[in-house]
Amino acid sequence: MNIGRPRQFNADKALEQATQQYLRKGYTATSLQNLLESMRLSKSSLYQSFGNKETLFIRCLDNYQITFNNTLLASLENSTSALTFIEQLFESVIQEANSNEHKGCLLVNTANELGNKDPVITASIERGFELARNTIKKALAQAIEEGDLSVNTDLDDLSAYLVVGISGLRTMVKAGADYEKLHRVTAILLNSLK
Amino acid sequence: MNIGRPRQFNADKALEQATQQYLRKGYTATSLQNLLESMRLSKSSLYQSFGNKETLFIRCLDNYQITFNNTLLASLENSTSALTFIEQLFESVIQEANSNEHKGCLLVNTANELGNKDPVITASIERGFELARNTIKKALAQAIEEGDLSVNTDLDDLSAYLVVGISGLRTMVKAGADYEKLHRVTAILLNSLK
DNA sequence: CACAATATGGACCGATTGGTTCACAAGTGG
DNA sequence: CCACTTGTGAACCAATCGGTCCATATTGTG
Repeated sequence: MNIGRPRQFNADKALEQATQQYLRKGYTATSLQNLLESMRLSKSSLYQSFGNKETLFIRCLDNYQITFNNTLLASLENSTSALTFIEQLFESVIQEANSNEHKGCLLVNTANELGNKDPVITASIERGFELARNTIKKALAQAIEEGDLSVNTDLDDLSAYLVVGISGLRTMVKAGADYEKLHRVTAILLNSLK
Repeated sequence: MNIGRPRQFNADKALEQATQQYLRKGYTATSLQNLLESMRLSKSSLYQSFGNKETLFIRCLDNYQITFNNTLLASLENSTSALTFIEQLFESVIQEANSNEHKGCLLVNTANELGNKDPVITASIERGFELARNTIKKALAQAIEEGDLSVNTDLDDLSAYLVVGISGLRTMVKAGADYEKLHRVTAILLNSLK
């Protein structure tokens, strides 16, 4: 039984490049041409390995959620405290208002572009937000344990509240709001954590 | 001096239809064909009256902001109190989680789709958010006058905070979040108003 | 009625869209 | 070295994209 010619490109790297492209331009505005250039693939390789534009996007989306959440978890682990993790999370979001090339979040972008249109994608987004929210919830519980936080609000709701806050901030970054303003808003948002 | 043949269609109605279309599918995903069908115009009429797809969109966007803000102002005027106006505003946003065909907000949608790409559009979005924020700020000031609210937070920041909250909620509606959950988040959000 | 100004529909444009197919290159196992 | 499997690039496809143009209708004014 022969195995055949092995793949010449790194599928993970290619997927990562595609994700960056979708992140920059969104799903619809990203053309196959854009993808081929950023992934450095031929059209037939892309279709053979990833199906088509839509299935490739779904793979990117699923992959992004896991990677993103792992980053969050690692960041939580490395933080001096769970509360500072949350503060830094918000800070990193609004810092993009200073950068001229902000990356944004594929989850938030996709929710706004394709949410409640395709059921498969909507379900995937829902899972992604749940994943992130759970990590934030974990951080909240940890912050309580660490004595930095004492709330009488349900942590499911409070974590959902923080996710809403982050999403809203991301929208305002794209709307051109400046850092200072968003910083003050963040202060109000995090004021509920006590 | 002759006047010539008068316009056969209602430009305002056509603009409204175009806005609805852009609202449904976003700027990029909306094709000229989509616009012609919803506006019930011929291609030449559209180009003669509205320039092209982009200038038409900008007119829709500008028009939307004003109309939207006027609706807010009227709603504030008709409310029993400024605080209930704010509560009802949030309620109307998350109610869209129940409707299977939610309209969404062209401002939020456009910020997420085109924000920080085209400077003209970004500037327009920024103005639109400022317009809405100012109305909310006005409501906050009125609520204080009415004795329903006593905050030591700057009203510029507090109104911006509410705009962030609404934007975040809109994203979560599109992400498939259910009404009950968003309702509890809204409670936390509005908890800062006291 | 004639003229001027505008509205309108359809033909037409090149470019690009996502997608398929195929011949050939290239690597692997026997 | 051969056969088999797979990767790859180019050619090709119909459909659609946004956009232009023009001949023809249609209207108001003098």
